[in-house]
Amino acid sequence: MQQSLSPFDIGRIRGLEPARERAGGEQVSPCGACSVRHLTFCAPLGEEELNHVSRIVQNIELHPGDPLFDEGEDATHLYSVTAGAMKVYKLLPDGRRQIIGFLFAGDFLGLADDEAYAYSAEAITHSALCRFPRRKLEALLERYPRMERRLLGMASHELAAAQEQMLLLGRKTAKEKIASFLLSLGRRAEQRGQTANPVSVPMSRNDIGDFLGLTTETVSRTFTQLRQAKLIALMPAGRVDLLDVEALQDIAEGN
Amino acid sequence: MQQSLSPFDIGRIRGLEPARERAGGEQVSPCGACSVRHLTFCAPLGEEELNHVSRIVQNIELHPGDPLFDEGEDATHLYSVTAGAMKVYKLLPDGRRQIIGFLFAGDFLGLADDEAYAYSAEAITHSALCRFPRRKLEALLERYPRMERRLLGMASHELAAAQEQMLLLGRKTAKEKIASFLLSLGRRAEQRGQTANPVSVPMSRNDIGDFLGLTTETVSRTFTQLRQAKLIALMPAGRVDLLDVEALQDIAEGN
DNA sequence: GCGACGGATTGACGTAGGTCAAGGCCGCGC
DNA sequence: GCGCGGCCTTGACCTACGTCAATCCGTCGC
Repeated sequence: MQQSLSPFDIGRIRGLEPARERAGGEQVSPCGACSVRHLTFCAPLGEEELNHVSRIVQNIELHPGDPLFDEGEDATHLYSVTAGAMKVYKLLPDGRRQIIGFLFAGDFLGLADDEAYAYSAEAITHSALCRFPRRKLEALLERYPRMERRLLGMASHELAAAQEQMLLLGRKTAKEKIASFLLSLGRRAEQRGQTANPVSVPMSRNDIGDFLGLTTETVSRTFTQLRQAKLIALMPAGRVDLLDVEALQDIAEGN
Repeated sequence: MQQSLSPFDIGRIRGLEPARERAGGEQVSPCGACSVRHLTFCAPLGEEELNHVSRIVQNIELHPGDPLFDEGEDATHLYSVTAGAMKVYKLLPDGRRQIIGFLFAGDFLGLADDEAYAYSAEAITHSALCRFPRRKLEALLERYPRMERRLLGMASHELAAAQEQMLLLGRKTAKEKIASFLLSLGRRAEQRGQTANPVSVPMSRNDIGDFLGLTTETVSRTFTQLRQAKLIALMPAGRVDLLDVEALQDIAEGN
């Protein structure tokens, strides 16, 4: 029951106040508001580490369309998403946009190899995040190698996903891209303990296009193609029913 | 003068023998054969760490076309390139190929978030590598957090590069892709202390195409376009003279 | 120096997906 | 419950890039 507050409740109560301001001796959720502990980089930590982490974490709440930070800004914080959906993207000067990834509860963002963020981040739905001052977190990493190990694992994971996405962007057809995308959304929902089959697709067609290297129109046309082939069904509230997962997998792999 | 042997000399002498087998009390290059210490993940290490590293490293030499490992293989080793050029790629079942990256001296490969390699690796030119048994390296990481920190930094760097490549693959035109590619090769050559302007392009047109999401023919046509526009000149031995770097940068950014 | 072979170039043509434009649908505010 | 605005869908058309097919050229073996 220490988890009985949703990330939004916590965000609402505390706003941007540091977690430690929430005094009172009661069992504080160890990683600040990270109710999805098992998914964040706090997962493998002991109580001592978690207590330190909870002292530097802040809670943030964002509404659809709210920006979190922009490409090129000083990378002062790392974030971990605890609820909702975010998008991170890069822009070309003329406005062309590539969405680098969609983030859900348990994903983190803000790793920068430089001092500046390499991409912009913005909320798609009502979202909650944990925010870690970079400097303070680095001090903790220094002290708790296990956290660094965990962070390395998460970066490797991100890297593998990015490489898979390069294969998609460079070599797959529109139909293959959409099939891969839907399956991947499903897989990730499953990992978060949500339902994988009527998969929730909270982002716009335009966002999907900018993620897959397509236009809104092509995304839309491809959805109707798949619908007409009875491979998917479009349901209310941005849900998509994957009617024939096997066939979608074949398409996604180019068979 | 402890660096007087080139990576190839060392590879030739030792083949795949573990570095420690090269006995004799003389000053052994600390990171095994990593003559490019400042570029590899050994860079920030002290003598003690380097001695440990040198005890687990092996040296490998590859010839053009030699495979290093294949996607899906058990990820038993990490590698660091000390000379030459490698390519890493992913394949679709029908043979379509996406080259994930080209690697030169100082780059590393083999990070896998899973137990299996997520891509295949193959030599483009005559190349030399350091090879680290994954298990043993992990033990070292445990012991020397600085190495882990360094590895995290390198993974972050790779991640940023991958994200930049997604922007390229998803949103740039053929001309923009080629201009970006040439400039990026130049930048990296510079970082290795090589000449950035007549830039060395050791890979085939086909490889370039599979890296940029284009065909051989489009790569070739785009090169001649840029040549005819006097922005580049094609020189013997796969060198490309960047005649107007500013103009190329404008093209690369989509202006 | 000569011939052969593999990569590079060029041309002619085809097409997947982009562009432009017109509705349609749905949720929200008043 | 009516109108408005944003997204989605669909259609007609276009173009950047792919495909297929000749050469071309540089390198290497002899």
